Amino acid sequence: MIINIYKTMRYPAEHKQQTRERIVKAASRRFRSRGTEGAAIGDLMRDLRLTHGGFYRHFDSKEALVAEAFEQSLREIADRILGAADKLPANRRLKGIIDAYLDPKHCEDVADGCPIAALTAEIARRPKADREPYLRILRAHAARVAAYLPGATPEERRQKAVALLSGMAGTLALARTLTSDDSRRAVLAGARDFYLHAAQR
Amino acid sequence: MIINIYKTMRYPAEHKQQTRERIVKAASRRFRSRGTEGAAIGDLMRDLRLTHGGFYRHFDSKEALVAEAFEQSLREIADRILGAADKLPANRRLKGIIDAYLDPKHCEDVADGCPIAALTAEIARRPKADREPYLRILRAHAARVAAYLPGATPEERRQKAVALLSGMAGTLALARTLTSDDSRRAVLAGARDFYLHAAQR
DNA sequence: TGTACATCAGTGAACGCGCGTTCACTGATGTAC
DNA sequence: TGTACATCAGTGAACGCGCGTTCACTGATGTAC
Repeated sequence: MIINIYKTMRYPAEHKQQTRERIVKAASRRFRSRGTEGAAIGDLMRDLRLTHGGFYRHFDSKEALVAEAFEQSLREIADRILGAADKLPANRRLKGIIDAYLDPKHCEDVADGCPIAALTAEIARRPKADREPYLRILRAHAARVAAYLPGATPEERRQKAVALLSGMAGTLALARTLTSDDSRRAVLAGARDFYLHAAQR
Repeated sequence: MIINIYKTMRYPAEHKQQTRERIVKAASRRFRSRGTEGAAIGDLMRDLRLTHGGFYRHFDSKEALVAEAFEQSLREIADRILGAADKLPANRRLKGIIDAYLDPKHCEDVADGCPIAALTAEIARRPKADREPYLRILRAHAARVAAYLPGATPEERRQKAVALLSGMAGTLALARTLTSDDSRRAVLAGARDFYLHAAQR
């Protein structure tokens, strides 16, 4: 259906914007599951029934796409997890966030999971200037998470949020190296307990 | 000096073993600082004043080298940090480990730092069979760290060790994305406090 | 209203480059005789 | 003791492949006249 539209009518209004969004969405999944180096522009575009050349009508470079995909996927998972927490009574929200993040489902769904767990080490290797966009995104995310944490000062809550979210991301990444479901579940369960007590203090 | 020896005498006793060790050592540094995909065999061998073809006299594949380099670098940093902790009074050892791991120096020295922080996400993307060697290494490492942690049962200590080491690795990786020394220091300081209280419980 | 034209999303060949791995070869070695 | 030879660490060209990016081109569109 969609393909037919593209074949018969070349650019309906908003067509370009839609293509761009399709690229970002598909890219954010590929980057998380294969790493940014392991995900090729050509493969990505082919999945969308497009050719690689057209990519550069939408983005200046692959790196620009990586940054945008990172931002979108982090916002998406934060919306999902914090949104669900917001529906809980206030005193259960923090536990809800930690349990959802360290859930075996999240561990399994790399492509739809947290981009921090999947991509932080790669991003750290980029030149300083290229890292700036990610810092802005991470700062905003940390501020968002900080609102759910106890602490005497905003700065204390923010520091705790950074430790919590980066720590859980590290544990999730390690759990993903494990080959048996049992050991994954055990590691995730132990970590849920660990982080809940650490964050509540 | 060393180069002259190689030019005039082709294979003194133990020569091959020495070359192999030089490859592993140089590779473990390159993999940690550039990622395993970003570190090429050719560049690695050139740094050692060798040519790329000779590599396959020592290793079956690049992947075999990655596993060995990972193991060696993890053992090395554990020796360093746990070894220093062993010289402290028993009640200060855990703090010593956490402070050393989350030290700004460790954050800066990626090439000589913890391979978990640098390579976990990449390893998680490998096929299951290829991940087995890493699991053995990680299990041994977790058991080693567990000895420094409080906990009612060995299993509880082991789970806490996994949460602690994977969590600190995640925080270290995230700190490495930061571009200002001040924010790195602040994040690391906050995390030292966070993990010390979490681990001591 | 009808026609010429500029626009631009998308195409696909091509460029330049780098990578892991293979392989025929080199030449100093230790060993068999 | 001296000589022929198998060994094998290391060499460097070559193979096959994949990648990010560029660019001349296509063809439906909306617009200027």
